[in-house]
Amino acid sequence: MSVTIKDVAREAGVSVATVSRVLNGSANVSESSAKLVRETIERLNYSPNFLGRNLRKCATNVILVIMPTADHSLYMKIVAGMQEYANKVGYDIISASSNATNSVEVRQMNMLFNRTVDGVVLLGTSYDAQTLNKLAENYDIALCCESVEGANVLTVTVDDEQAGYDAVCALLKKGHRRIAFIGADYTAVSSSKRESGYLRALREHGIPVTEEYIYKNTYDCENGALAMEKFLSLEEPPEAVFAVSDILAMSAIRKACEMGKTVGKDISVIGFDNITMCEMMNPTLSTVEQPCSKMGELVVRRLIDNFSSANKDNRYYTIAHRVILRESTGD
Amino acid sequence: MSVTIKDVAREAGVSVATVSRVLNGSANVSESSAKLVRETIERLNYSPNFLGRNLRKCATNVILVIMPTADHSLYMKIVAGMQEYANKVGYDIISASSNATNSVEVRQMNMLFNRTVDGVVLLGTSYDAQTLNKLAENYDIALCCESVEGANVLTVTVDDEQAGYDAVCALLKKGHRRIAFIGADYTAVSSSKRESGYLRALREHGIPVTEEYIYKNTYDCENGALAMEKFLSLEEPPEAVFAVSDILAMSAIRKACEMGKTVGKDISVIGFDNITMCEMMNPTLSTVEQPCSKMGELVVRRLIDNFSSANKDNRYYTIAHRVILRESTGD
DNA sequence: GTGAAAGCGCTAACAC
DNA sequence: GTGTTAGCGCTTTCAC
Repeated sequence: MSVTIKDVAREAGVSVATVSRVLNGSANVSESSAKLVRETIERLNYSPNFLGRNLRKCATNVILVIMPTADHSLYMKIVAGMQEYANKVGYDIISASSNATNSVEVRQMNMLFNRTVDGVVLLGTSYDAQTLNKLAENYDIALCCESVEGANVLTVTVDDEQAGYDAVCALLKKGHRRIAFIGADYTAVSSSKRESGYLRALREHGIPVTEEYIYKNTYDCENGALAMEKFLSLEEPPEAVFAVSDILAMSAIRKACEMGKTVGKDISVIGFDNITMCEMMNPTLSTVEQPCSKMGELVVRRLIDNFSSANKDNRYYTIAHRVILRESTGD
Repeated sequence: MSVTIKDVAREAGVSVATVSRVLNGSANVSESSAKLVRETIERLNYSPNFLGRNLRKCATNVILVIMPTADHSLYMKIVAGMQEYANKVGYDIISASSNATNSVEVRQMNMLFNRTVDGVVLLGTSYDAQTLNKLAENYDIALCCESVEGANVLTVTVDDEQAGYDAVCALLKKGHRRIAFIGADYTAVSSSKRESGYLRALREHGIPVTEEYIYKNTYDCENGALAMEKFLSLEEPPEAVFAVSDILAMSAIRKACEMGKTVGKDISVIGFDNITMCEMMNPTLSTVEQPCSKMGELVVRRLIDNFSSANKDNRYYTIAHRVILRESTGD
C-alpha cells in the first residue's frame, strides 16, 4: 500500500541498491542516476520506512527521556537543551512521563529493551542502584538532574550539596540566622544533598540546628504550604526559608501571604531550579539556577559517545549552578 | 550480540513459531511448551526486538504528540490524559516539542512519514489547512487544543468562542463594563475565537468596543506585562481584563502589582487554561478550565479508531469548558 | 558505477 | 500442537 524502495527502483529503472545509495548519500553513484532517483522519489512522494532501516542497522538514532512528572518546567528546559544538541548530530529526542510510578517507568523502559530507542536518559527514577548497574551492562542509560547513590551510571547534575550551601549562605549574608529548610523525603538524593549543604552552612556559621525548622515530605506543591504553615505557627518562626524546588517555594510563599506576611520583608524565601515562573511571581522568586541546556547537552553528548564505545563512560559530571536573588529575599 | 527469538527457540528446543506464539499469547501452544519457553525467555533475559515485529506488522502502537512549546503546563496535562487512555489499550505516547518552529515540526513529522509512529497529534501546528488535508490522506493525524480553519482533520478543542463569551460574562456579572482583551496574533485560531466571544459578550450587553482595550501579540509571557502597562497608562483604564492564556494573565497581574494596583480590587483579571500555577499565584488566578484529560483521551481514542478504519473520522469535537473564579476577580 | 542477494528479527500462512 | 518458510523494507557485501 505505501510506496517502498522497490517501487522507486522499478520506476527509476535502477536497482534498490542504487536507490539506497542515493538515500544514504554514499559515493559511487553517477550524477545522472542520482538525479533520476531523486526525481522519482519526489514524484512518488517516497519516504523511506525506518523500521526496515533501523532493523537492518540495529540503531534508531532516537533517545528517550523519561521524566518523573511532566508538569515541570525544569524538565522541559532540559529536554529542550538535549533536543537542540541531538538534532545537530542526527538524533531525535522523544520524551515520556512516568508519573513517578514504577510500573509506568518500566513500561517506558521497554522501548529501550525492545530496541525502539538507542538509549534512555532518566530525570529521576524509581530503580535502585543495583538494578541500574545491571541495566547499564546491556543498555545505554544515563541519569540527569537526580543521581542514584551507588549507581555506576553516566550522571549529570549540579553539585547539590554546594548549591544548597550557597543558597543558605546567601540568606546568611542578608543577616538571617533562623533559617528553615523545606525538602523532599529521603529517596530524593538531590534533596538530601541540598540539606547537607544547608546543614554545613549553618555549622560553619556557628548556628545550631533547630529540628522544627526542617520540614521534609514529597515534592508535591501542597507541602510547601504545609511547611510554611508549620514554620509560622512556631513560637519563634524562621526569618528565612530555603526550599529545594521553586514549586515548593512558591507554594510556601503563597501560604505566607495568606497568613498576612510580606515575603521578602517579614520572611525571605529562596527556591531551587529557576523555572520560568520565578520572574512572574509576586514577589519574584530568588533561587538557585540549574543550567538546563548545558546539562541536557552534556548528558546526551556522552550518551551518544557511549553508543559506539567499547568501554562506556559512567562518570559523574557536575555542572556549575548560580544563585539568583530576587524580591523574595528582599532584593 | 543481543539474544533473539532464534536463540530462545534453540535453547528451549522448539521452533521460532512456538516462541512467537507464546510471545503473542496465541492459542494452540501446549502448556508444557509454553512453560518451557517462558522459562527460557526468563533465563536468557530475552526481550523481543520490536523493530522486527513492527516491520512485520506495519505498526508500532506508538503515537507521537507534537507540542509547539514544551514549557507549558496545559500541554503536559493533555499528554498525561492521552497516556492514561493509550496505555490501557496497548499504545504508548511519546512527545516532542517543535518550539513552534516549522523546520523542527517537519523533522518530527518524519517519524510519521518513516513509519516510526502510527499517528500524530498536533497541539498547535505551523502547517496550513491545505497541507494538513493532504497529509491526512496518507497518514493518521489529529489536532488538539488548537484548530486550523479549513482543515478537514480530526480535531478536539473547547468551544473557544463560547468560552471567551463566558469568561467576559463572568466579568460583566461583577459589574465591570470597561473590559480589556489580551490575545495572540491572528495565526492562533483559538485566540481569535475567544476574541469573537469577547466581542459578542460586549455587544449583547450594549457595550461599545474600545480599540485601546484590545492588545494582540504573541503568546510570549512578556506580552501580558506589555498589555497591562498599556492599559494602565490609558486615561480611562479598564476595570477588568480577559487574557487568552493563564501565562499572559499572570504576567499582566505581575505588571499591575508592580504599578501599584491591587489585582482583584483595583482591577480584575481572568485567564484561560487553568494551569497548575493558578492556585499558587498571589492572588490566585480566575480562569477558564480546559478539561485536559478528557480532551487527550478523546483525541487519542478517535485517532486509534482511525488506524483501523477505512473512512476516517475527521470531525471537529468540542469539549465542555468551565469558568473558575478565584481571587484575581475579587472572589 | 551498478546490481544481485543475503539477512537484520519477527509474524503468520501453510503444511503436517 | 508444532515446524518450515516467506517476506516485511532496508543496507551492504560481493561480484562484475
